[in-house]
Amino acid sequence: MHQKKPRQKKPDIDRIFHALGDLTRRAILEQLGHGAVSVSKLAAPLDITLAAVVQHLQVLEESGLVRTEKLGRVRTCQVDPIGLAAAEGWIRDRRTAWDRQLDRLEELLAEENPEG
Amino acid sequence: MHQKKPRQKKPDIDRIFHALGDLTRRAILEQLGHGAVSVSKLAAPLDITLAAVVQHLQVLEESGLVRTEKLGRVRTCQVDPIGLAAAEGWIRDRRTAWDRQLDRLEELLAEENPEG
DNA sequence: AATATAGTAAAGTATCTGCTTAACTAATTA
DNA sequence: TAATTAGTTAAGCAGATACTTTACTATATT
Repeated sequence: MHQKKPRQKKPDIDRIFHALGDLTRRAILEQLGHGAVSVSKLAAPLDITLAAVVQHLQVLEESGLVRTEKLGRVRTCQVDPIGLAAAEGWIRDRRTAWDRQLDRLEELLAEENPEG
Repeated sequence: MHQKKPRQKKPDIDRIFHALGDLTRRAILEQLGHGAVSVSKLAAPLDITLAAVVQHLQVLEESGLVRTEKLGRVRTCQVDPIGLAAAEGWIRDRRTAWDRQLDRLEELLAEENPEG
């Protein structure tokens, strides 16, 4: 009774940020934002080989940022928002930590200097 | 009259995500979330050389994620939230693109299948 | 059946990255 | 002033990374 769902693939922050660290992979994610597409349509505007695109897709899929499915001979790719949400969450946590820090500083200043 | 402020360093998405792609650099950012610290305090828990930490800090500073200032012989480091906000924004854009896509899909399904 | 299309897999390679060591400068402290 | 502390810089290196080419499989089209 320690796990409600057999989570399909828990987002791995390390792999996610590593995947996001590459310009081409981010370009792929941007394209996928407009809708699910096949591997070769993904490759068309990218100025690298199909083989290279497939390698990037492997990284993206292993990180959980993208899900793909093969029907017949065409593999269709789409963004998995869970992964993106995880990355966004990590950053937001850092930002709120920074905000808390700022608040604390303001408190200290207010204590030291009670009336402007 | 085409620029209000001489922006000190416009956030560069490419450098930012590259910087975030490294585990050690993210650990540095997490530590900086608790407050501004010196280079050697930053290095203490990191199990790598001071020199290596300095190199990571260079990457973080060039990306705009961190700002540092040297007073006497000690350099103090702190998060620059602008950079983090830029990264968070990029991700949010991708997610909302995905959401729009999902909405469009729901509309299509609703049209094809008007009443359950 | 022959050809074209969509993708995969493996091997090789040039470049990038994260790290170390070592030698150095500048600011404290004893 | 001598020793310590905090950080910097450069050189070098092992392993990772983003590609390429080539050869291949499976599905679709003619």
